[in-house]
Amino acid sequence: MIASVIVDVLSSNVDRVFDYKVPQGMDAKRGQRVLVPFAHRKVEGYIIDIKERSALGEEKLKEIIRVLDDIPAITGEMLQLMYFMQGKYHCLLAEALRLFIPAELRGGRVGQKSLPVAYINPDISAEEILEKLDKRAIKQAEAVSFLAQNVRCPVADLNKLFGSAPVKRLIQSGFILTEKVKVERTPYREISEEKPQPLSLTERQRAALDFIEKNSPGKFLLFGVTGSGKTEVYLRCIESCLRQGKTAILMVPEIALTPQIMRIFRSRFGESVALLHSGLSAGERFDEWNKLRRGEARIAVGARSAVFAPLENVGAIIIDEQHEQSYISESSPRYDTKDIAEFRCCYNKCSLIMGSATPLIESNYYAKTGRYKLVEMGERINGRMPAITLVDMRREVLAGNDTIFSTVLKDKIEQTLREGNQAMLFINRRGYSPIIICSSCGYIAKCSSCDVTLTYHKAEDMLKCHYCNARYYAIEKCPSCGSDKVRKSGTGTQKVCDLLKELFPSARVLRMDNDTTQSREAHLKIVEMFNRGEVDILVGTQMIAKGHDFPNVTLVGVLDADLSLYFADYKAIERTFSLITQVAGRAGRADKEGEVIVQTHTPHHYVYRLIVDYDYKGFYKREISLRETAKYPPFCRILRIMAISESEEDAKAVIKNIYDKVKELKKLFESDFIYLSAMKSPVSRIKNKYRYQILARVKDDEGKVTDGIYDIVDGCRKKNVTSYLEVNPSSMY
DNA sequence: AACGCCTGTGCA
DNA sequence: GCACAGGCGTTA
Repeated sequence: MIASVIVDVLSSNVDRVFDYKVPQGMDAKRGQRVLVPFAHRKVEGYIIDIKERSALGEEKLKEIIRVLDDIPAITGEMLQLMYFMQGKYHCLLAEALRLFIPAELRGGRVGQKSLPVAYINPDISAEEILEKLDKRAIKQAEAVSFLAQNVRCPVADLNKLFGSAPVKRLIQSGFILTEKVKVERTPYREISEEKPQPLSLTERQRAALDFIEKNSPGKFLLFGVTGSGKTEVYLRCIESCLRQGKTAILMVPEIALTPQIMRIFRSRFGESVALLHSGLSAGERFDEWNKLRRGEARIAVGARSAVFAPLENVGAIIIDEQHEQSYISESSPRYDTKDIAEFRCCYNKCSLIMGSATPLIESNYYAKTGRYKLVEMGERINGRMPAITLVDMRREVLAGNDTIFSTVLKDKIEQTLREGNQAMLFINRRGYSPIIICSSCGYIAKCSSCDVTLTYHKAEDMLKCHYCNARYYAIEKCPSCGSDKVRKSGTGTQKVCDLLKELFPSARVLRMDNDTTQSREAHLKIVEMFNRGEVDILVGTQMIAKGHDFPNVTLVGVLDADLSLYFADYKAIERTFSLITQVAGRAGRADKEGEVIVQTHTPHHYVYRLIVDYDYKGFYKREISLRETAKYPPFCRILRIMAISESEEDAKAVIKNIYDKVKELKKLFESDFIYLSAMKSPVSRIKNKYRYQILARVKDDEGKVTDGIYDIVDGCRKKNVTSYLEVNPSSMY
């Protein structure tokens, strides 16, 4: 027997099949991980095929050393997906395979979950040990006394309490013994179980479900405002999958949303739900993955990576808030969850259901042109959307109000507090102030390793770089001219909190942004505090916009709506529309009337009228005709080639090289090219690496140009320069 | 990626 | 003539 193996080595030279002999008696199966001899060493690999003969002479083949797990880690479906990804993203096969299994499995870092637990050797009493110990070994003695009291204790905890050296010594001398104990790691187990609410379906929900059922399998775009009851539709679809003996995947955009989704799912489906996302500990992730692979859990819930859940016989894949950027991977391979989900749905002949109140323009276009089927959910369950009021901040300034809060907003906050309700304030910038500028010479504090300005963070009294996380001492005097007129300009979440505390001293204010959610499960803590009413005003970046359901929030304020509007990329307006619409949707979700204040310096921009009217369809109409005339996606592809290197010369040279070859290609496909140019990236340096880019817009309906450019980029690889191609990139810094 | 091998350079 | 660094090619 011969096994075709792909070795787990990330290098294009070895990213292909190698044949190995399967030793007599070894039970080698397709999809299994194996250890193989490879170029004078042992590496892990994946069996992708079992066959009788090899094209190579059998005497040239080496033997598989051993099989690494009993159940094949990779299913047949995932092997096909691997080739699909290679074709679509030009990634390495080994790279794709790595996405399909938890990192913990590789390198044998995690076996089955077990934790060493220490206890006193039953052959000796604690007193005897204490006598035998060196009189100077105080820590060891303490540990023994502790164990005598507590009988058993995880070694890791002992190490923490008494230091690892003394504990190790005790184990070596045989005074205490250890034993591996299996531990169940279930994320969010502590989440309170609520009784399942048997919600009766609204007419709309019933209609949506009927439509999906009648047209299954299909790809559905479930269009419905926040609060229109999409979650219940998801739940029913999954229930129906389970009834048919199938499995299901549900994806949510942020790991921050998983606790509340898990709460609903655990109460509905109990233990057959597994959670997959990067916020879990290594062991948790391994366990959850295993439950799915072994069929003990049949529903996978998670963020982007859950699309690779090791389920077989998938009955439905659901992508909630499908417009979210987090569904596109920002590191290689730069896959789009929607592509992967479409592949898996075709393979499993099952439905893909994507929900959003503000679908991606491209997705909505696909829904209009037949690739997807549109399902409209219509209104909110409680029937009304909060009124949105636009405030012209230029008038505020003219009226002598130069604070970040307009008079209207201040009044509304006061009213909200008085009535005992809650408010959310949204500003898409963390820190205290994003620009530090010397008013006498114009010096602006910048990061020494990146081409960006530094943000002042008041909590630590430091300047921080939001791209590389470098920290600098706050400056009192201008390092350039020595003046002490250094101003902190602009406003971030921290400053908003400070100003709120000044204006409303009795209000309890909480901040939710990257800085306050670093620790594990901090998201959950903040959300729960706010939910329990221990906080009156929640200030945050876009992470407060997502899906949370706070029944007592009656006021939402968008402090600087223009922030995302003037980025130089074609999605800026689309993003502004969906972001503000999503934030607005946080107000008035239960029986209370909600209200939204949007502050802007450009109130006449057409996007605001559409936002105020909750007019997604109008927005879509306008945007799609704009894109059709100006030739932007979905009427073309935007290709962005990046070259990044510590050496500016090398980065430039690679881009130049690629650019010349692309120009050659352009001669062959002249009519496909709409635009082509090479330049520095908008953020020209990050972490001391110089960034150059080529931007192209091509029609390329068959993908020939894209493939050609992929090949060019592959052919221009150079050591110490990272280069890659992005198709329709979602961010452009 | 990682290792052995080969070539080229520097120096006695 | 020899030693050693670094580039190159191979991996079944």
